[in-house]
Amino acid sequence: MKNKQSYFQNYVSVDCVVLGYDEVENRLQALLIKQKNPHKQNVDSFKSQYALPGDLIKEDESLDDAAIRVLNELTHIKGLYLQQFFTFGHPERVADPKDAEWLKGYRKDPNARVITIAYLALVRIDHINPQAGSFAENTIWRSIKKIPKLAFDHNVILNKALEIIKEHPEHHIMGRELLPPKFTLSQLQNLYEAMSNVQLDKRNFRKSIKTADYLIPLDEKQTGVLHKPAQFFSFKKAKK
Amino acid sequence: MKNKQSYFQNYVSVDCVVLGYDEVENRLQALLIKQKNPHKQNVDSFKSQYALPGDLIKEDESLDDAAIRVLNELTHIKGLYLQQFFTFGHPERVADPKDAEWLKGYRKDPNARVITIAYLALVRIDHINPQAGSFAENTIWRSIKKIPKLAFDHNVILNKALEIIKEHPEHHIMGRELLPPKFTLSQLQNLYEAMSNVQLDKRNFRKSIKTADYLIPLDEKQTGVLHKPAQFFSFKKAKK
DNA sequence: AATAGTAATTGTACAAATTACAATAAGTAT
DNA sequence: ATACTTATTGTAATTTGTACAATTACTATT
Repeated sequence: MKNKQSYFQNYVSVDCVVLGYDEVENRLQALLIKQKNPHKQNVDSFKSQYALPGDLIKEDESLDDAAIRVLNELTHIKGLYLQQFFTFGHPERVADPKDAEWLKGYRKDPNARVITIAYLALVRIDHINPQAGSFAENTIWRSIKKIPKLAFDHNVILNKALEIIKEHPEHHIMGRELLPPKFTLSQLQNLYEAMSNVQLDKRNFRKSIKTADYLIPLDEKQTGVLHKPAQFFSFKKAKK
Repeated sequence: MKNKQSYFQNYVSVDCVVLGYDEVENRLQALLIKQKNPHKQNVDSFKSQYALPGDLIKEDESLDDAAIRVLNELTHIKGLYLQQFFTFGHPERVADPKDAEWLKGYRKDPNARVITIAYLALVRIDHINPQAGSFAENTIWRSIKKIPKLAFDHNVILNKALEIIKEHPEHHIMGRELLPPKFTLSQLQNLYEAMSNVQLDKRNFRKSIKTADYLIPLDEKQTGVLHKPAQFFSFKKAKK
């Protein structure tokens, strides 16, 4: 076996950035899990951290399938459109002392490097109902403007995801069901603003999205509102 | 170790899409390696294939460092700006029978799944001088319009890279030294056209790149050409 | 019935960018 | 002086982007 390479093997994980759009508050929230204490008795030294839902992949599943499975195991969420956006593989990315105890509790090789493929999903926050599972003690939504210190390099991962949607909100809106099937132009504008973190002029926003051509105006109005009722619109179906 | 996960480990590689801009022919070429026969005696059954330069990563190097090292080992190229663009991890991506023999020759676990992080670099083709090394029998440049059948899923990887530069040629031109330090506007236009595969109008191209603001006009002209000599330009240094 | 409150809807003037299109200029070679 | 080659430049029409405020349609209150 002289000419055969004896490179080592790696732990590979997926991490999911799930961003929930909260229409009422007009903000994006990130779905986080709280790490479960791995010790049977309470061990005071264990400090639970918040983290992105993520775990090691299995042998016979694709990366996309792994992301779906892992998210489901930790949060019982199903049916999201998860899209790979970057891979993080720094040798020290899980070597911070703050993460050592959790790793000791849950991993055979707590000191091993882990390479992670990060996934992104966007969803209406009232459309899913996360329920903690596996090593998630519980799940929480946190506004993207108030993200706490997370386990591992998960703050870096989350920030990269936020940069990506900020650059091209329109790519991440179409076909993602971030709004009800029938929505007003103000709802759509609010969504754009939450994703890009930029305020837009009403008139100019309406002009521009009407020249782009994804909307179908409906013969329906709001009812029971304390002001002029807005017209409803829906998205055209993507072609493909 | 009851509550500890016993997930398997993975082979992880990097693959490099190196695109060389050939100014004379005005085309992009991809750098490929020809796989070396792993057998000491010639074995007729071994069919060498072309492949992207790529190999397994090592334990203590970052993914970016691995890409640099692997490219160097296989082609002796140094100093390229390699950028991660996608990770390919389908369980069957190295399971095609056409690849079995090479894997048997070079890998301890020829049947093992390999997850690969793909990198992209753009370079002037006359700026580097690839020299085969390691398991590369030799290296060749092939026009991106005439790519042969490659090993593994490397055609898919290469196509994904081409899509990416096509979408935003301008992102991949600045600071990449794809032109000589002093170049004419026709040279720059040719480069854009080769990257986007679209023909542009001279007057409009010049107008648009002058409103964008990366060029410094120089007090220098071509000499010895059979026509009106063109003015030279250079790129402004990126800020950062 | 009149009024107040609220958010929806719409237009215009200006600037900037995009598109389509062809004549002239500055070299070299004969 | 002429022919050849590529570089360079302008203009009109159109589209897109930007800044800015009055009117409309509904509900609730008086």
